[in-house]
Amino acid sequence: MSQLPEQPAGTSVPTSADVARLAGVSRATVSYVLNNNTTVRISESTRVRVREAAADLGYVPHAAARSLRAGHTRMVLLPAAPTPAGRPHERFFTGLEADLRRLDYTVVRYGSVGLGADEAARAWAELRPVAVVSPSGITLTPKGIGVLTRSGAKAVITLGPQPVDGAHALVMDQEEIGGCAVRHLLSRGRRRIGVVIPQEPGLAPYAAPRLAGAVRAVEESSSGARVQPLPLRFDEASAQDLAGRWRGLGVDAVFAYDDEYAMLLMRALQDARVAIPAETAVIGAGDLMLCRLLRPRLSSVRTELATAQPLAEMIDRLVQNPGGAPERHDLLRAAAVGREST
Amino acid sequence: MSQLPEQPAGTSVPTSADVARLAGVSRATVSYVLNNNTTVRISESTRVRVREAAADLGYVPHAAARSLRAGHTRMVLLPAAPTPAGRPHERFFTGLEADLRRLDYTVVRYGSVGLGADEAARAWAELRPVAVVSPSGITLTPKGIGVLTRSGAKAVITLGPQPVDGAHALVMDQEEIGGCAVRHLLSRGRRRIGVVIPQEPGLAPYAAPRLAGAVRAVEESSSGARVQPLPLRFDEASAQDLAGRWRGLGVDAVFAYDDEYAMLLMRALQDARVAIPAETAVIGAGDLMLCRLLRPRLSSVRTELATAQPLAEMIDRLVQNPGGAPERHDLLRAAAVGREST
DNA sequence: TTGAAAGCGCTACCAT
DNA sequence: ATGGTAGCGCTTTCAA
Repeated sequence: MSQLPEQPAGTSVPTSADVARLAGVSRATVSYVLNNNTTVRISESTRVRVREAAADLGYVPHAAARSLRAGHTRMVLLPAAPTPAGRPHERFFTGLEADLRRLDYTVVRYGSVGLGADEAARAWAELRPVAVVSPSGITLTPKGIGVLTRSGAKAVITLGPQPVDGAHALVMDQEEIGGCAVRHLLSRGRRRIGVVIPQEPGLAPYAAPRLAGAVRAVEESSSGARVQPLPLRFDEASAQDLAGRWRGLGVDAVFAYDDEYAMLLMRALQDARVAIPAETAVIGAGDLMLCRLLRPRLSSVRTELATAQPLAEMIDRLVQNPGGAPERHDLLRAAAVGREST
Repeated sequence: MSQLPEQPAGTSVPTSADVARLAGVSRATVSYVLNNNTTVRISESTRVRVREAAADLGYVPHAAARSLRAGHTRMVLLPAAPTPAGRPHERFFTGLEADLRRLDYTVVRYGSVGLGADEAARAWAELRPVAVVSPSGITLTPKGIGVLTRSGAKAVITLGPQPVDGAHALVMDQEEIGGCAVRHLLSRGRRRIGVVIPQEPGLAPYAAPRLAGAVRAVEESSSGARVQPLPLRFDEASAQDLAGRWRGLGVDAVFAYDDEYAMLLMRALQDARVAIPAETAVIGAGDLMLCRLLRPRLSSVRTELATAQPLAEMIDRLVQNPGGAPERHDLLRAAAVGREST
C-alpha cells in the first residue's frame, strides 16, 4: 500500500499540486510549464513529464483561483436582455434561467464560438460549473462529458435532437416533427412528398432527423408513397431555382423544414404559378404567427416545448443527488395543425 | 461629480477586510452579518455598523474568492450555440464574442431575468468582469455604473437606443429609423401618418424614440403632415381591432414599428379590404427576408449594424487604457428601402 | 459575542 | 533549472 494518503478516487478534482506530485516537480514548475511561461527556463524533459502528468490526471486549471491570484479577470460580461417576444427557444432558456435563479443558482450563458467540442468542454470546465446544459450546435462528446464531471460538474445534460452517451438527455425529438408532417400530408391523400433540407450548416442536426422521421412515417404507412429530399438555401434565388424545377420533380406535397423556409418556398411556388394546395401542399413547422398571416394560411407542425420548470427541478435534483444512471426525457410534443395550405 | 467615474491608483476594490476595519470588527463578523448566518449570534448594533460600513464602501463580495473557499459553485452553465441564421442582433453578439475571444477575453453572457437595474449591476459586479457591454432592456443607471467600475470594470459600455450618463455608449439611433420611415412616406405624398407603438413592455425603449424621430421628421418637413400613435399588441385580435377602426382614423400611411408588426398589420388591413398602398401605405423596419416575400412587397427601413469588430477593439483599448472621457459611437445606419407597399 | 487563523488553487517573487 | 512560499478574498472552525 502507498504511504501517501489516498485520494477518494472519483470524487476529488485534480489540482496543480496533484500534477506536481505525479511529475515529481514543484507546483511552481507546473505553473511555468502549463502557462508556457517564457521568462523561466525549464528543461524539455521536465516539460514533457509535467504535460503528461496533467493529461493523465485530466487536469483543468481553476479559473476562479487563477483570477483571484491575478487580481483581475479577462472576463467580458454580455448581460443578456430578456427577450419578451423571442423565439420559442429563447423563451425556453429565459424561463429556465428564471426558474434556476429562484433555486439560487447563478446562470451563465457561455459562448464558445469557434471552439471545437472538446476545447469547449475544457473551457467550460475551467469555470467549475455545478451543472451544464448543453444545447445542440455544440456536440458534447463522451470525452467532454468526462472532463466536465471530473472537474466537479454534478449534472451534465444535453439538450438537443439526439442524446449523447454518458450524459443525461433532454431530447427534442426532431424525427417526430418530420413524422407528424408526413402523416398529415398522407392523410390529405398526398403520395409524393418533398422534404426541404436547409443548406445552412448549423441546421443539419435538426434537418437530418426530420428527414429520417419523414422517411420512417412513409415506410410505416405502407401507402406506397415516396420521399424526396430537396436542398434549399435560405435565400430567394435558391427558392426560385427550386420552384422553377418544381414540375419536373413530380412532388404533390412538401414538408418545408420550418415555417420560415415554408414561407420562402411558398412564395416562390406561387410566383411560379404552382397552385397551393391544389397542385402542391405545403407544411412548415413551429406554428409561428406568420402561419396565420400567410395566404393560403400555412399548415404547420406545432412543437410544444415543455415548460422549463421541470428541467430546473431536474437539475436541482441531480446536483443534490448526483451519480444516477443517465436519465432521458422527451421535451417535445409535436402535432400537425392543418390549415389552408394542405 | 458627473465626470469620469475614475479608479485612482490608491483606491482599490473594497474587500471584507476594509469593511471590517471601517466597522471596527473582524472579517469573520463581517462575513456572518452579510451572509445572514443564523448559527452565530451577533448583536444588532454590530450588524447595523457592518451593514453601514459595507454600504459606505460600496462593498461587493468577490464571487471567485467565495466559490474557491466553498469548494464548489452554484453556477449552471448554459453554453450558447452559435446561431447561424439568427436575427441581426444575435449575429452581432456572436461576432463580437468571436472577436473578443481572438483578443483572449472570456465572454460570458449573464442572464439577469427578474432583476432590477441596480440588483443586476451588483450581481454582475460580483463576477469582477473587466468589461461590461450592457444591452438595452436592462437599463444601467449611473449608480450601477459606479458599482461596476468600483469593482474593477475597466470598460462599461451601454449598447442601446440611448446613452447612459457616465458610461461609454454605442448608440443605436432609433430616432433615425422613425425619421427615415416618415421622410420616405412624406416623399410618397402621404400626410397623415400613423406610427405603431408595440404594447410589449420590453420594446418601449425602442418604440418611444422611433416615434420621436417620426414626429421630428414631420416637424422638420414643414409639410403640414401629422403623426398619430397607434398602440398595437403582437396578436391577430389586436391587429383586427385596429384594422376595423382604420377608416375612422383617417391615416393614409403607417410606420409599423418593424417588419413583423408590419406583416401582422398589413394582413389585418388587407382582410379589412384596405387597399395597400392605394388607400394606406405601409412601411416596416429591419428589412427582413419577409419584406420581399409579402405581397405587396413590404417597404422597410434597412438598419445596418456596424460589424462587431470595432466594438471588440474599442473594448480592448478601454481595458488597456481606462479612464478617458465617455466615448459615444453611432452603430446604426438607417435607410428606407421603397417597395410596393408604399 | 467576537476574533484569530487556516486554507481553497493558483502564480510570481526570490531563493537555491 | 527548479523549489519554497506568500498571498489574492473569502468562509468557517476553534478559541477566547
